[in-house]
Amino acid sequence: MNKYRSHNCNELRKKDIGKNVFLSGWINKKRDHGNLLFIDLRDNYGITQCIIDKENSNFKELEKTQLETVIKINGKVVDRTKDTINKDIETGDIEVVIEDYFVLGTCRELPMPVFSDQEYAEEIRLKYRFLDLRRKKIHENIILRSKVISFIRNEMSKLGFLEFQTPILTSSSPEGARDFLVPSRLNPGKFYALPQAPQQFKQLIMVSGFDKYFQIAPCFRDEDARADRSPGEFYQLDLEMSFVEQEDVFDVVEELLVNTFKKFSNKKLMFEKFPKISYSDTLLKYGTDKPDLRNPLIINDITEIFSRQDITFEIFKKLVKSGSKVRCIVTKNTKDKPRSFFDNIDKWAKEQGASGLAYFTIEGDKKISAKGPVGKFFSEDALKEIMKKTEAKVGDSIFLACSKQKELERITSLAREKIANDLNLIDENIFSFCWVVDYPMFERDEQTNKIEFSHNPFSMPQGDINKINFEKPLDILAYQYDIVCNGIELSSGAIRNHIPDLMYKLFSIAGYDKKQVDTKFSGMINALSYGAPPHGGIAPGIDRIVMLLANEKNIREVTMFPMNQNAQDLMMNAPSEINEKQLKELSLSLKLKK
RNA sequence: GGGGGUGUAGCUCAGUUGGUUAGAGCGAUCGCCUGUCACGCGAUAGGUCGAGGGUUCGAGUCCCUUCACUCCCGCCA
Repeated sequence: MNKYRSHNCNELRKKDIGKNVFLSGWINKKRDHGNLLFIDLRDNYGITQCIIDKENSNFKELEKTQLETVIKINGKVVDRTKDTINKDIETGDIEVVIEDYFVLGTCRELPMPVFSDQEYAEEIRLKYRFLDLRRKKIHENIILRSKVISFIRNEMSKLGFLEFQTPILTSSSPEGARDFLVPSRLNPGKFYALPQAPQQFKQLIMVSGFDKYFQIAPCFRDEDARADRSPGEFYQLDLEMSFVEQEDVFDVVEELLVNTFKKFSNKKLMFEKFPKISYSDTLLKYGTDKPDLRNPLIINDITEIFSRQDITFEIFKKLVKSGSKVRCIVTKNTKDKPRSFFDNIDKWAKEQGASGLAYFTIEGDKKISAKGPVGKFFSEDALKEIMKKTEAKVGDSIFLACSKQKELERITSLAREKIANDLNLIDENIFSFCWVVDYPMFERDEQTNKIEFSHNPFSMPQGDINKINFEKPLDILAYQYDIVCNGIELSSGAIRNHIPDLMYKLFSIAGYDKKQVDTKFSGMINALSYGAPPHGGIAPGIDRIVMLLANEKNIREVTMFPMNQNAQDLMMNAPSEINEKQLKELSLSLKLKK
């Protein structure tokens, strides 16, 4: 029999009344009535109320024991009278009368309370993460994470995927994010890099003939943090399949995500077959490549209408002539909204660095007119054309922004979110997945004016590879895709380019000659020339999936031991200085910036 | 690298127009209390108001600098 407990703290029920038991756990809470003391004993599984009175010789000592001390108690399970039953805990029908107790782990005065629903500064939570993790909500988040990962592993196995580990010490890749580097002792002056993703390895696994691979893979990127982005490391469900087209990857991922989200959340799925939106469409209709489809508002481009003579909105017309565009958002049946509703949005837009959002409301039975500060600039015919183009009706309002395309996308995307929130149009009880597809292979860097890969240089260009027009590289689309859920980018993937000649050609467009490709991607390009199967895959972010399922806005709420924004682990004191001997072994010397 | 927010007791926070000895709840310590489940009641201790400088007769409060945390932009194939 176990030395510490006969039952856990969520096990005892009415049927156990009369049993002598022993329990171990943390003192979650004490309620001291002077001659009668209640102790809520907590472990991973739950809480059991234990009770002792002054007749017991242990009473005085136990009364003084600190919260969060780990104790073992011996006692008898007894019934509770009807009026003292606690429905909030699963063991609430019974309690344990303490006969004897032992301290297993003492506890100093706590730097932060464990039993409390209050929010605390993250600094203290991260420093005492082991205390923070005892707290109910985050404890449950971490358990959820574990269960989600187990479930995914199981599903992937059922789908015929094999799990493989890939190296953590690998080589630095020239593309992509900043690498974490590890100096090599045996190869002075040379460095390993931690993998930003097992991208090349998983392709090599396909070339090696394993057909379907997955891994819950740690990924390391030395980039700045965000609320939904841990500094340093995160996990992806990395997967890759041979002899597949885009649709085959979609089928697997849709089945997996639908099953996972149905199992771990009560929220509804807006689509079980995820809609596909092209990259160019999503930028136009939603202003972003991660659209939140719960939001019904859609952006329309009405630039052309501004060339009409009967629109006298000269500021916009002038901007349009110099290359700006006009886009608008229609809000349904907002004619009775107070002036302040519109002005607040305009004011908000100015705070976001835009020149503001013009607006008007469409009115009239027979004669259509526009009410609002800029309404007078639009003739009836012009309004009718706008209504036709945007499907706006009488009683709807239209918010207009005018600017150069990139800035316009930014502000309309933000405005779409802001207006939807103000009008309460977003259903928080829905998960809305979609695919963003047809990414361009290349894009032009605005600063350098150079042609660059827009996403992954290993992606396969679309269409008949013998008919690709390399003269117009910006028109080449790739079999490159993202999954977005509720406006959060969950993953991106691609059908890979497994044809070496085509790869050299594409790299040459981005300014890499054959020799450079051979050096920088030697493993890959070499492997592809020895019989590579067509293959493709994707890598959904585990942390973000759990974040959505746990209904958290911050990735640290689903990460057991996260670093802070400055990429420091306040509990372990990482990163830390190393001593001279270590530096010497690695042939390193420090040259710190002042 | 840039912009916003926050920083007052161990924790969560209040602190008015610059004005006496900086407060509350939780926690800690001590005392009272035998049916609570956020138990209740009373008392005590606990403060470099993030740090430095300035304005002022007087600064938690105003100004400047700086640090920490956080959110965002850049960055993240």
